[in-house]
Amino acid sequence: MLKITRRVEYALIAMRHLQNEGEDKTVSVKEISDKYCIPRELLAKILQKLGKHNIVISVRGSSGGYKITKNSNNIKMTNFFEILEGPLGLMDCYFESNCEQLNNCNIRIPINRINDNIRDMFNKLKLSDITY
Amino acid sequence: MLKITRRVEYALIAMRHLQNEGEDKTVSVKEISDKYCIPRELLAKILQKLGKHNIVISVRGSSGGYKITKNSNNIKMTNFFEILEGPLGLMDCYFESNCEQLNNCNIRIPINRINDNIRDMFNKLKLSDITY
DNA sequence: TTTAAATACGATTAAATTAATCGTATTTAG
DNA sequence: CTAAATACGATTAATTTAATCGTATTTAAA
Repeated sequence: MLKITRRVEYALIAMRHLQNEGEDKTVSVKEISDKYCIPRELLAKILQKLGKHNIVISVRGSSGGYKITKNSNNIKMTNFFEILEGPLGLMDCYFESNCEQLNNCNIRIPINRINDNIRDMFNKLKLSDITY
Repeated sequence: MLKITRRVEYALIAMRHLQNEGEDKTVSVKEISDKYCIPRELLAKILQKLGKHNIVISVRGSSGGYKITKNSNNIKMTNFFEILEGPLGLMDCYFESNCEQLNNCNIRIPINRINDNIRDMFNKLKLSDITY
């Protein structure tokens, strides 16, 4: 329960690797996926998504790859998670309210409170707390 | 991401209901499952498990059901979650270490730190924070 | 200018997890 | 007795997550 997904796990591994390699080094997906035994295509997709959100810079063509951006380490973990997985919360009913039971659900408010706690916690955490 | 399961959701709904009914009132699974549109058999299983851990008292036979125990509200949310879902953590590798990649996993330590944060948070939360 | 090695990305398939149901036994108040 | 509960293992269904495939595009370098 409360597990992070492989997507997030792979993303964090890759980010830490890129971080270690430094801002200027371009690293290919192959290199990372080989080193950590991560399925190549999956990791590729993840980095593509991170690229779209400027967490990472993509370099196309031969000898291309990815490198970390200057301030990517400053991103809040909440944002990082949500880029990859969508809204972060214990239950879905806060985002899409097509739940039929909403009216007689008796735990909505307290769960919401816990939710806020979790978000607060991840708002305080930066990507650098994991990549350094 | 970081969603609670239906099992936990149903359990919380039931616990809150039992709480509202008071210590002495025996409530049947049927009553709860009807009221909140929860699959009966599923809820039954959940309450059975909670019963085994003395979070709830089961009364068998006709006019049987469940009632809440005196100190069940004092239970830590960590324990409550773990009764229903097993170890609470962002990754499995802290519980069963048959992960082949353990050696070259570069995020184990930082993830572990976050994990501790989450556990701390849920250790501070009591069941009563949800059922009242 | 051709080739090889990358990224880009939609579509599909596979695997794993979670949710729900079924069947049968047991208990107990009335 | 009987009806209405819980107990619980086994199975099936549904959903979610993970992985793969195919094809297009980009670009450095031979």
